[in-house]
Amino acid sequence: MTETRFDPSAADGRWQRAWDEAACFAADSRSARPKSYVLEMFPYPSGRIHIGHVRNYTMGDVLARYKKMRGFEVLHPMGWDAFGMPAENAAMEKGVHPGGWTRDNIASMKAQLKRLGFALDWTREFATCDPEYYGHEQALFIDLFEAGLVYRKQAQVNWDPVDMTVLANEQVIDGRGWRSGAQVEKRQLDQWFVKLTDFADDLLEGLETLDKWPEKVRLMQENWIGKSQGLEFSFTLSNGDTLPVYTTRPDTIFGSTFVAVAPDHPVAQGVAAQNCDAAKFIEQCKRGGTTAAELETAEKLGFDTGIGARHPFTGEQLPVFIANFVLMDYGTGAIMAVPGHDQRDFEFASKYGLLIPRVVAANAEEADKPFDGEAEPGDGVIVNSDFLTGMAVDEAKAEVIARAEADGWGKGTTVWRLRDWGVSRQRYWGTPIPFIHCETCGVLPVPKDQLPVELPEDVDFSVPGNPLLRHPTWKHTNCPSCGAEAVRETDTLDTFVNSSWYFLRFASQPQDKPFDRDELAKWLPVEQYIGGIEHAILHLLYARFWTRALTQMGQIDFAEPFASLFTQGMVTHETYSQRSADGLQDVFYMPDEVNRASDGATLKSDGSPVTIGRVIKMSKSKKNVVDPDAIIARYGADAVRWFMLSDSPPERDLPWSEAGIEGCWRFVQRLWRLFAHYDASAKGEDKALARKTHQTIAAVAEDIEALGFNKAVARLYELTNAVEKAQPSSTRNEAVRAIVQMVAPMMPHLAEEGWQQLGGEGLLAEAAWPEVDPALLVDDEVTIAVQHMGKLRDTLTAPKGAAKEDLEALALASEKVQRSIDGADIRKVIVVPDRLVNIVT
RNA sequence: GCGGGUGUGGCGGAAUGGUAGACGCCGGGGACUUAAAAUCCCCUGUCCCUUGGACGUGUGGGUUCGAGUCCCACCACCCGCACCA
Repeated sequence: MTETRFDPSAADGRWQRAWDEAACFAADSRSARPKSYVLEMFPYPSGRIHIGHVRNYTMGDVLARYKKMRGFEVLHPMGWDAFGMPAENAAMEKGVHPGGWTRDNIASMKAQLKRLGFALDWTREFATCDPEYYGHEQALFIDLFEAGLVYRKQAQVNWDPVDMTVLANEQVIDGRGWRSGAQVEKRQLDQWFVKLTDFADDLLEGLETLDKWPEKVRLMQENWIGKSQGLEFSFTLSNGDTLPVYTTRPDTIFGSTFVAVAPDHPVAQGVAAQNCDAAKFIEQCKRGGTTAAELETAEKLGFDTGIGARHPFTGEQLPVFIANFVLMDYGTGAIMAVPGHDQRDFEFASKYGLLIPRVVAANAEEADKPFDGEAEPGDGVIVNSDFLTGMAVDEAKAEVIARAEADGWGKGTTVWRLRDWGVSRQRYWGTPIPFIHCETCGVLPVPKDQLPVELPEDVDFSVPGNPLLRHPTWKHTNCPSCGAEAVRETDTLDTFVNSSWYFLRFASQPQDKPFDRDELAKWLPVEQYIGGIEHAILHLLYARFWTRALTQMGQIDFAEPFASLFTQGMVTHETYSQRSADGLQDVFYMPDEVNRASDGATLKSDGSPVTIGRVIKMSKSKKNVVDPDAIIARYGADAVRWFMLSDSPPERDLPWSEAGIEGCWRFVQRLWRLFAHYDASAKGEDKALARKTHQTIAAVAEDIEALGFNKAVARLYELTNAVEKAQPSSTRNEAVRAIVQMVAPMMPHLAEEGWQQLGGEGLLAEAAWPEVDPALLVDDEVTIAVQHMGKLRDTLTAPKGAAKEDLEALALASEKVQRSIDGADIRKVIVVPDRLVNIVT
């Protein structure tokens, strides 16, 4: 017979059409089957998918297809996080409309995703820029407003002068806009805020229930919420003012030797107004670096204001400093400094020659032990502290708070790092905030029957700033209350609002409301959510908030949207560069501009040697990117999918390599030949292969459910190797059928071809996972390791479940073991049934 | 600086306290071929002269009959960060 090859360029499209025609992946809310909601973070339609998307969606797809094979009704939707700045940037740069640009991008990315054969329910597809979607979002925003969870305030905001927009605190990185990189300015503007802090405790406590989230992500959220408990009290200053401070260590109050305020604290500003040295010092503080690492290594600096602060217990006058290490926006912007038990205070006191008394010690005997060059922030017993002496730290904290409250000069306080979520954006391409400003009636929500408030199509991007503000007619309307002329809100919502509830709309999309409560109850929570670690805090926290808010308003019945979260690693690639002619910089080359051999690389154009750099995240600037389309065109969807699953554990980075994808391609063809040579008439049994097959089925299922795709892949290689070595038999045929079924979630096109070849009925996409025979999961013979003093000396074969005495006798009979023992006295023999025998002499 | 993570062949990585290196890639040898591609077979941690043995999971200790795995101390790299009082 002529040797044929699997031709993905023909097969991929054929099966994709077959799945479409059979509507295999449309989720049915009325199905009686158990449900499974598998979701990958929806993409921003930048125009091209990148290899990271391919990895993300392949993982979700394997899970979705597998769950379907296991009898679940699977919801696996896809849509587009379609609002945001790149569309406006494109509008400005290329003179295209953001909407048109976005729609074009969606069309091309959708085609790319289709070519990968993902089992997606495209009937539920939507883009967040669809007026239908953002209209419902406007209704929800109004609901939140009416529930008291949305408010306006004059606030100092981070103004990005390049993007002409306001940024959330979380979106300012090192004083620069997280997207534009421009130096952020401070401005006062009327802003819309969502009361994230109302749910601070709830969001924190909820983390404990998320036992299927990565520990790392829970910790990041916990730190972000930043709950701390302590004492807030006021010092009476020598100039007659009072200075509120916050401390988490009221137990160390007797160890406080100075007070420090932030450079932008009113007290500091007051001093600076009269003292130009103080003003200069404050200016100097502002020039310092702002990153954590810079601040950590920066020298602690202070300015003595000459003001005294009266210690609430001792009555002593403590000097008040302006200090560069105190932050205005945390607590009260002022601290009682305890140099003995806080490292920053210690460094500061050491520099300025202030006293460093000990008030906490390991035990009472060490009450006057000198410090060893650093503060001791730890636990212990209170010393040198009047009525607190002898108490444990926690006891002393409670005692000081109790006394402060009884005497009325302070109170126990919980301080949160978490702030409310500023959602206003002075930008066109977003959800219009559905409010109307009336001179007499104030700020009113747009009546719901007038939603959606749609974006105007005719907008001008030739100048920066918000086109909605400049539009000649759009903002002019009438007050819904008094009917007088009024103006629309021209701010739009942060795109994180769009992604805070899209997973609900996927599950239920009635026309007249955002979602149907009963239908949501069927699908939610998302059983498996998969995405990048970069969304560990913001998106996931906002989405958690949003579902809680909806629960509080009685619209849904669950608090946590994502039962299980998985954060996948990045796809990386080595870099190729040459030194530029002037020797000053590196010139990078794309992987397809380079010939990569095992011992080096050369440039295709002129054969000159190329430096192979480290394996790092794919980025345009380093040109170490591969184009999914080119790879799919060359190797087909299945080889690419297989590569995405092979070798590297999914939570780790995956190094892309040409050799690796070649290996996947060879395996695709190996399987194809296995299927092509299938002989249905083969007879006979092969007990060992039957065991191997059933053990593999059980193990692969376990691996997929734990998202251990690399291990599932390895097991499938093993079984394939065993099958290829086996003689024809009905057992072998059973193994081949099992392979077809097992690779179906991973390489669905090839698997369909194989299924057809083997005479399977209907589409494999609709078929079941192979059954496991539990009797075949255990071997009847086992290999026993024989050790002498813990070192392997021999192995022997014994029946499964053999008696300890028999194993011991067998082990001692081994010539190799006897040689090793060499006549020494046997003190002990350890026998682990079915595993090993260890002889101790 | 703090928090988290990771260290296993040339590379990606497997190993409920029980035969370290499964599986894949790279590499070497061979078969087939006029030749190549494709495919198939064998070898492939290091060292020693072999049968065979010694060493070997970042480093140093410890627990154990037995440690990649558990404990203590350290080192390196990666990621995150907010000097959080």
